[in-house]
Amino acid sequence: MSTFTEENYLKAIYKLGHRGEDWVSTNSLAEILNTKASSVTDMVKKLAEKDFVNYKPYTGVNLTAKGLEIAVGTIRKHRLWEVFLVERLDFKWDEVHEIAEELEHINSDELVLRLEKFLGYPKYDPHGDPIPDRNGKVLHHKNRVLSDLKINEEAIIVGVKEHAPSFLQYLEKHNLLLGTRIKVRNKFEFDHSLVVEVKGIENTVSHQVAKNLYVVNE
Amino acid sequence: MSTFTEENYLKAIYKLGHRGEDWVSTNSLAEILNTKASSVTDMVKKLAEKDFVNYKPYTGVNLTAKGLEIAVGTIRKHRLWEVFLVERLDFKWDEVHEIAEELEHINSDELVLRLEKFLGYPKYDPHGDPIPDRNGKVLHHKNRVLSDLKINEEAIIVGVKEHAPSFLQYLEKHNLLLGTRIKVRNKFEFDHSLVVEVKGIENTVSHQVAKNLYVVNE
DNA sequence: TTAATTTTTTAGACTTATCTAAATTTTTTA
DNA sequence: TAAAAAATTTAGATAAGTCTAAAAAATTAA
Ligand SMILES: [Mn+2]
Ligand SMILES: [Mn+2]
Ligand SMILES: [Mn+2]
Ligand SMILES: [Mn+2]
Repeated sequence: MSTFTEENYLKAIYKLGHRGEDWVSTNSLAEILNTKASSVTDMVKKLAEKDFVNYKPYTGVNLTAKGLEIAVGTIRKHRLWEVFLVERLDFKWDEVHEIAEELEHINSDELVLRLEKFLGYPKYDPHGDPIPDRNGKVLHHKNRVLSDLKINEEAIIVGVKEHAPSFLQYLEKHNLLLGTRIKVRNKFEFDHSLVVEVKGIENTVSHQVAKNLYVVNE
Repeated sequence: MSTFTEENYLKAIYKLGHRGEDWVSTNSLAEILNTKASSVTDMVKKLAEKDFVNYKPYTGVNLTAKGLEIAVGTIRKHRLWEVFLVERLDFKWDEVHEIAEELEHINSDELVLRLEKFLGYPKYDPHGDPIPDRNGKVLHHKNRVLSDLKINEEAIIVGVKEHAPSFLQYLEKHNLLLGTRIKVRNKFEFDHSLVVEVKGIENTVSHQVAKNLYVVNE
C-alpha cells in the first residue's frame, strides 16, 4: 500500500525520469512537488526503504519496477477521471486537472476497471495524453510539436505539452483544439512565430504556443 | 477547510447525535471510528478549537452549525457517489460503501453539483437513505421497521438500517430488495420472528432481519 | 587546481493523528 | 454514602510529512 504523498512523489519521479535523465535530482523533485529539497531527501529515503525507488546520495533517484507500477497506475487513474469529468460531467478541459489530482488517489482496482469500461476504453485523456492500460503499458508517440513543422506542412493537433489552464483557454479562443487540422503558412526567424491556417483562416502563433502543441502529419 | 479525518469525526458525531442523545460520548465515537477514547478526546478538542463542535469535558460533544454543514455535506457526497457506483458502474449495493468512504472526501462543490445533475437529482441512495440537497436539507421519514407491522399489514421495503454487506446479500437472496411489497402473515411471540408474503411466496424472517428493514404503508 | 557557487544532506523542530499507561471524574452498586 | 466499576482525560511517545538553518559534497569558475 502507498499513501497519497508517496503516489505523488512516484508520479513526479516518473514524469521527470521521462525527460531524459536516468537519475532524477532532489532539487527538480522539490520544485515540481512544491516542497523543499530537505523534505525530498527525507521522503526518497523512505521510498527507497519500501523498495519503490533506487536512491543514490548526491546523485538522485529512479523508480524500481514496484514504484513504476504505482506511478503509472496513478497516472492511469488521473487520466480516466479526466475523461469522465469532461465527457460525462461536462467540465471543460481546463477545469479538470485539480479534481483529478484528488480522484487519482482513490484506491480500488475494481473501480478503475469499471470506470474504464463505462467510458468505453478511451485511449487518450482530454489533453491528448495516452491512458496506460491495465497492465501499465503506455503509448508514447507524440514526438513532434507545431514549431517543428516546415512551411506548407499540414498536420493535426493531437496534444498539449503545457497543461496550464491559461494555455488551454488560449487554445480554445483561437480554435486550436485537439483534432484541428492546420497548415503552416509562414515562419519568422526573428521571434520564431509562425502563421498557420486553421479552417481557411490565417492566424499568427507565437513560438511559446507552437512548441507546446503536439502534432501528427495526416 | 477540513481534513479527511475531521470529516469522518463530524460524520460520526452527526450519526450518533441522531440516535437520540444531544451529547455524543467519547466512548461511542471511539467505537464507531475504530480508535481509542484518548485519541477522540484529543481530536474533539481540536474540532472545538475550530468551532466545528461544542465540547463539554466528561459530557461529550455535539455539532455547531459549521460542523453540521460539513457532516451533512460529506454524507451528501457519500450517497451521491454510491448512486453513481451502482447505477452507472454496475456495482452491487453491498460493494459500494468502502469506495464511497474515500470518494466522499473529494472536495469540489462544482463536482458534486455536476455529479448530482448527471445522476438526475436522485432523492435516495442505493440503500434507501435520503440524499441531502445542496442546502443541507435532509428528508427524515423512515420511522417504521418491518417488525413494527401487525399481522396482515402490507408495506413496501424502502430502506435498510444495517448496512453490512452480509445483511445486504441476505436480502438479495431472499427477494427483500428495496421497493418490494410485503405482507405480514404471522408473528411469533417466542423469538419475534415473522412470516411475510413476498410475491405470493411465504418466507420466515428473523427479528434481527425485521428490525433492520425500513417500510412504508401503501 | 584552488576558490566560489550550487546542490544535497543532516540536525533539530513542528504539526497531525494516533497509541499506551496512568490519573481523574462520573456512575453504579452495595 | 462509601467502595467499586466504568468512562474520560492527561501525560508522554511515536510515525508521517514538512520546515529552517547549518554542514558537507559536488560542480563551476578563475
Ligand atoms: Mn491532469
Ligand atoms: Mn490530462
Ligand atoms: Mn455507505
Ligand atoms: Mn448508502
